[in-house]
Amino acid sequence: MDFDLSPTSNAFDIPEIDFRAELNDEQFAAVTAEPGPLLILAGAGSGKTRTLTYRVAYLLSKGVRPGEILLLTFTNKAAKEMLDRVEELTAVEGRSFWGGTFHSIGHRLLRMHGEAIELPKNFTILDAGEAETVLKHAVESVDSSFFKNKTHPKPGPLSSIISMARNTCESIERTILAFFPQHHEFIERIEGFAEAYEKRKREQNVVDYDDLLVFWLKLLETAPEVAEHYQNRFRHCLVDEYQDTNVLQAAIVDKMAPHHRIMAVGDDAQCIYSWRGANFENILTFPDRHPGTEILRIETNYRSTPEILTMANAIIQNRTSQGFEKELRAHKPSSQKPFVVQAMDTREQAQFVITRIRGLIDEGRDPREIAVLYRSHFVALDMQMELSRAGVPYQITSGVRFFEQAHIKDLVAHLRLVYNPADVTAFLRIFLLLPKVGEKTGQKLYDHTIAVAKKHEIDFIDALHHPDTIKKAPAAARADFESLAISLRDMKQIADTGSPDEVVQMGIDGWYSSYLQGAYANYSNRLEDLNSLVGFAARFEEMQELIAQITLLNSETSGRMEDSDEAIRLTTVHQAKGLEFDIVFVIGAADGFFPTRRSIDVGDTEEERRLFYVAVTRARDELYVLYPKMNTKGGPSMFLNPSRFLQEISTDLFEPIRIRRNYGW
DNA sequence: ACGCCAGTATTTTTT
DNA sequence: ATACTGGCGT
Repeated sequence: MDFDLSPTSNAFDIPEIDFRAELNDEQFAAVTAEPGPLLILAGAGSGKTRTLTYRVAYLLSKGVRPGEILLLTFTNKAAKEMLDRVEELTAVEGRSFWGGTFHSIGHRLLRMHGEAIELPKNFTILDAGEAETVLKHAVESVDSSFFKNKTHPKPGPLSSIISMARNTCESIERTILAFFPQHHEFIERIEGFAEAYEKRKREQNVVDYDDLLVFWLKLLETAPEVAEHYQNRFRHCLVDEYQDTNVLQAAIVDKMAPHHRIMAVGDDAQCIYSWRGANFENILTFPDRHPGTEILRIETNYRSTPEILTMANAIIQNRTSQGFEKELRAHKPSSQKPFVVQAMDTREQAQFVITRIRGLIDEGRDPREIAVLYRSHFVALDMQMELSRAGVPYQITSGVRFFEQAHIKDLVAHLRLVYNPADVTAFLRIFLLLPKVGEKTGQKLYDHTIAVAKKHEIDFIDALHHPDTIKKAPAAARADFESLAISLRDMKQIADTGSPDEVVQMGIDGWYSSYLQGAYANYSNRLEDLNSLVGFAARFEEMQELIAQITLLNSETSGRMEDSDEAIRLTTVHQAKGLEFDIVFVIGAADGFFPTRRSIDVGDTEEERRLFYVAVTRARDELYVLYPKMNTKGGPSMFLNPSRFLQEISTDLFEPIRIRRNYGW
């Protein structure tokens, strides 16, 4: 036994748990395995989360303290779910653990130890869009006419290239040759852009998402005393969804746990994030990097009917690159086959879903247990329209997200500027709202303000409402400028003494609310959103923490829908990962939509296959896969074929349905 | 040179 | 629904 306890610790006080009785053999073996490198291959629906949660409980029961466990997940939702379930099981509060997404843990460490790599502690985080804007400016500073040429890559693609390079720990050159060969002629220039981009971020004291990981690794590599501290502290490291880690994340895990007490849980068949550098090679090579790895499989599926699993297995067995062999074994009794529904067009597809949903609800099904899944957001558009028209309540967890809405971001920009005056991006975001202030004028105003601050030796925020600054604003903007400057000053004053929610409230009550009123017809809705932000802010003691969480938690969905208990769910397959539903409709399963046109053109649909597999395995009892025969959107109508993933498998595995005009059964 | 407006295109997936 | 473009006005 290697659960050696430090002399001072004693077994953590948790409720008695009968691990043997509450877990099946496979799960039990994983939960109670000796510490050391552990690779748990957990198929869809096999109780992966359950296994991880019980593992944590098991470690606690062996005397490991919560603070000694590091729990890394891929999404915020997974992190929350995990910590909630641990708390439920052990009564140990979720926040006693270091648990969260890679990005949030990286953020936490950098906030604490950033100085070791010359990162000031009040840095702010850019979201993807802002990062792109900063990159765009950086590119223009190097080559002002680069984007004038239509054949040159735009900021979006440039950002993807740089991000991909960083997440795979590869050079720009190799990244472009491997993933973006169409841009090979720009290799040298893009290398220069990447450097300029890094420099600009430093100047503004901001970091992008990738930095949270890159700097984390850098911190471990360049600050041995910090690295050692955490290596000693986290005696157990658990990683969820390991197949979706990229090279950078795998390197971080390896560096955090040189003691090899890592439990990696995953399923190579469910790797669906390779566009972000995820590489399921990581999971395949885990045993090589961690000598003595014990590999355990959990393959009994408690979720789905045998018929659904047979179809899922068939889909994944057609993959070209074999990973770990796997075959899900059904636990449930036999039931009906999945349905494959051909609709004439997307409208008919939506009609079918609605009719069936009504039937299910009449049968007494819980609407929350019904989900409509799709490959891409825009596929859901018709569905949304038809649902609204039919009066079927739905909750959509994709599309415009709460923290991504313009007014939320505007207000957050206020906060960012108050706490980090070097954050030009935040400055521009707000000041471009003023009349007659565009990109150029905005930058000028910023520079003037800096000059005024220097000259009078005052703070940036105070320099904003200095007469010397105000008189530089365009005449049409002057009144607004002054009012905004005063708001920011008030916010800063509160910030010194008050709590984050008070600062947020001050921001809402200031210039911004008058702007909001003029700018948007649905002013009161937006104001409501902002007020709910005050409540959110009250949960934080540190403003830096609040701002960071808003940026990192951008998947939280709009607040208004939350109370609709009776709503069915609409989500992308990506967002449905880790979730399960009694009844699942997969819509838009036509070649060109799922798999996407893009993946077909590139000639690699394997990731799409895994995604399809994820979609199918979300269903417990009933599965409907639908596709429209005709595409009426975007240009001339075109005939569509069913998804190749359906065509490849035996027609015995599903029940084809042709829709009758009255939508009857 | 700069900002504004209106019309047009445009959507993978997430931290 | 939002982002971008091109042309117009200041």
